[in-house]
Amino acid sequence: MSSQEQPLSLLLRQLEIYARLPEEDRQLVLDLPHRLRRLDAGSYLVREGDCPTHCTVLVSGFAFRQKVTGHGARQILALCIPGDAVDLQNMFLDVSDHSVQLLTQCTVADVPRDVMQDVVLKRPAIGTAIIELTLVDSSILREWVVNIGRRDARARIAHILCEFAVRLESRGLADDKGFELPMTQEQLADATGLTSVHVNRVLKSLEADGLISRKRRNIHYDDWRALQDAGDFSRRYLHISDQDMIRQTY
Amino acid sequence: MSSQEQPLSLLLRQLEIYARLPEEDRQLVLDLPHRLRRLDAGSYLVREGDCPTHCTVLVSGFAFRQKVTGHGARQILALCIPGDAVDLQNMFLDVSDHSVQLLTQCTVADVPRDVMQDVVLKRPAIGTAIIELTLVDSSILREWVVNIGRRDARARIAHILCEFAVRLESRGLADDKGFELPMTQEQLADATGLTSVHVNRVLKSLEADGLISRKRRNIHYDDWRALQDAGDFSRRYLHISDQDMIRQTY
DNA sequence: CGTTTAATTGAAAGCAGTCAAACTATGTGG
DNA sequence: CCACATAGTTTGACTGCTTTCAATTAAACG
Repeated sequence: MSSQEQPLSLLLRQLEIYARLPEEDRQLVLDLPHRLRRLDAGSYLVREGDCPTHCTVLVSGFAFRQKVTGHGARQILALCIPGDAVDLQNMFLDVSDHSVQLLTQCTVADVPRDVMQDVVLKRPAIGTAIIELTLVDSSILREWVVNIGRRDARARIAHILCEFAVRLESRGLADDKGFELPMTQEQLADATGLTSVHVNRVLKSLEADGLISRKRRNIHYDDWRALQDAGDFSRRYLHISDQDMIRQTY
Repeated sequence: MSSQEQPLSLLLRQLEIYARLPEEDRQLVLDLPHRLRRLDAGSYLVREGDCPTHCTVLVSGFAFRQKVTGHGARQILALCIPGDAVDLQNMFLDVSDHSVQLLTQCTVADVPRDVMQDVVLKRPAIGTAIIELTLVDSSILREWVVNIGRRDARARIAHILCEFAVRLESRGLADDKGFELPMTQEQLADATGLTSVHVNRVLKSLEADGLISRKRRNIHYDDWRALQDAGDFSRRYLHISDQDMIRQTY
């Protein structure tokens, strides 16, 4: 596994989607001092209110950002996939305004906060790339607001499936025409502002209509075009250029 | 008006909420080269797909970010108030993923994109402050996702009223215990994922319950505590420290 | 295997949406 | 100054998407 020899290689790959780095900077990213940890599903990487001293990078496995309302309802705010730097936000803001929890067992790399801050401020190419990374995160968040605020249940589910597929693909992590969705229907519900019962019904309906097929949590697109249409999905907001998509199916 | 003599003074004020700047940097911000424009309500500052060459700062007046779905539904993503730098996102990403439209007549200052980029990368104190600004924008966006995804209509409206009040207050723009809400009920609906009809009913209900009173678009809090409770609102996510709030009513 | 967690299904209820009309405020031009 | 136009607000009746509640089935896990 290249991610074992080079734990930060997927982070580098993500950075280079937004800006080519000089060889020197590439090496600097790969050589960032870090400590590797192996954590179980359900572990928290950050909790709302924390003042983290490290910037954690997902080496393998999946996670999500979340907030909980005063009435105990949970809203999932983003999905984190391998190569994501989980708390860039916390590098510059002292107190975390949301939690990050693991969806699956994960390997993570903790980079000291001050090292990361230094690199951002002193290496313009890396700094620019990291700023762009956080801006793309914002763009994704904006699309989530649109998804939850202005699309019906069917479109919301179709949309999030499309988004996840394209993001995985851009990092070379997607199977051919399908992927394992690492979340329960309840988590999917919390990500889309629905209930798990209704998510179930929508998934079955998408399946009945021949857009997807499912075996456990494995999603297969039977009709990618139709799924995109159903989800009103266009990958423009992900700011991924064509040449960064390995296959052109998406 | 100080904002006429010093068009960028509110931007500076906002930056200093997140980091004290050395005197030299303070002056540099105020002296950023810019061109002032006066624009009517409804004008676009940016359109989805644009490649802006300037970073626009709101000197006076209000605006909002928006996206439109394939079915023509509009979702408002954020409210911009005087002192906000409207397209920090576009300083580092080439194509805008959303539009910005004026809510009221506005005075705006256009700062050339490369000047802004330079300042961010070469003045660590300003760069840090601007990064923090965009991170706070993200935090607000996350709270919007929670608001729309997991709160009922009454709480959504109460919450957005609270948010707007506190943000105005932090910039010294709030009246005592009230403010003019510069948007129609339809726009309020597009910001909260509701319909204008339902927004109207909720506003009337909040008024009937003695939480607010209204004269045209002027909102007065009759019971700030109760409004916060109704909206499940806590200003933690705005990352504004206590000393930056002029009054402690909030 | 028994236990637990997740997925599935059905029936009933409710919050918010849709449709349509009336009302209010504001502005315009004759 | 008034008739008319326009934009936004308000109200009522009805509909429907999604939730809620509850029970069953299936899968995962020691």
